[in-house]
Amino acid sequence: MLPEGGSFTDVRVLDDIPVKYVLQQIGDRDNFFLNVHATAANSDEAARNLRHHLSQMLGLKDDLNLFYQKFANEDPVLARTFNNLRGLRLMRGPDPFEALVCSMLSQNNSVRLFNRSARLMMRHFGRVVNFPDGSREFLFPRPEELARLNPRELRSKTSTGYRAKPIVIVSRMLVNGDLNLGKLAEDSYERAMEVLLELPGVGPKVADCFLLYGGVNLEAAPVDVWIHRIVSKLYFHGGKVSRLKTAKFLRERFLNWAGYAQLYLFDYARRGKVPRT
DNA sequence: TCCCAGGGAGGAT
DNA sequence: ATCCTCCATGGG
Repeated sequence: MLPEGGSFTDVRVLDDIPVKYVLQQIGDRDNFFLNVHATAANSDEAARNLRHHLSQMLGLKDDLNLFYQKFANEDPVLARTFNNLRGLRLMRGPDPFEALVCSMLSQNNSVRLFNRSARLMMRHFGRVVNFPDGSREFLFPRPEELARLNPRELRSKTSTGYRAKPIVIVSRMLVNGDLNLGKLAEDSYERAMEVLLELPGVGPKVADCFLLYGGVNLEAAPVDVWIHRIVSKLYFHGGKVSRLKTAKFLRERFLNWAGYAQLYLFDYARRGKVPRT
């Protein structure tokens, strides 16, 4: 579910074939389809790759009806958000490394600013790909491309502040083989957390963001100021609960749906209004 | 000028 | 365990 009239555009190399696409929702929430306009050299194979990629990224195989049924009675508080958000899916980041870097950029930062930093990273350090229609696009940098940077160069060119150094360090760990993001998907939530918390610039919130938006683990429930507020209010009568306890509460209560519960409660909190029942 | 933004690290209590 | 303060950067 995209915002009214909104669209999503991305450039990506899938199975060695560069693809540029625009994703657009036609119709309203209750009755819509997705229009995908793609540009690539090998269109047949690219279309196959893109279909698989989008299915994964948009969480098309998440069984939303199961989610709604399970908590309709089990958690009336959460269920109140269903009416307004029915159909909303958790959109995963398109790539694990990109998800990790963007999560690191997000700490104590605004969405607007860290998106800007990510774009600057692409412009300055990402590989360029050319398309049949003559257009040129920048990819998000790979670990190798950030690992060889002086952190101060990354900082000055992308406005990443004190987040630059940890990002370079983590990139180097990936290149050296001291860190393997793919392996984390096979670990339990707790084990993956242990590994991630060892990384510089990665705390509980950033780690949860990576696990969830990186498509690694749906048990992760990132607790920011908004989630902290709304969970304290709805489940603890406004009492004092730490962020760590809040995250643990969400995991234990919603299990493999904790990420989804977070998504729905986040929207509830930010819109600051009670959906009609 | 001050405060905040989808926090983390290091230290003191 | 919980509570401080500082950390770059840009927008309000």
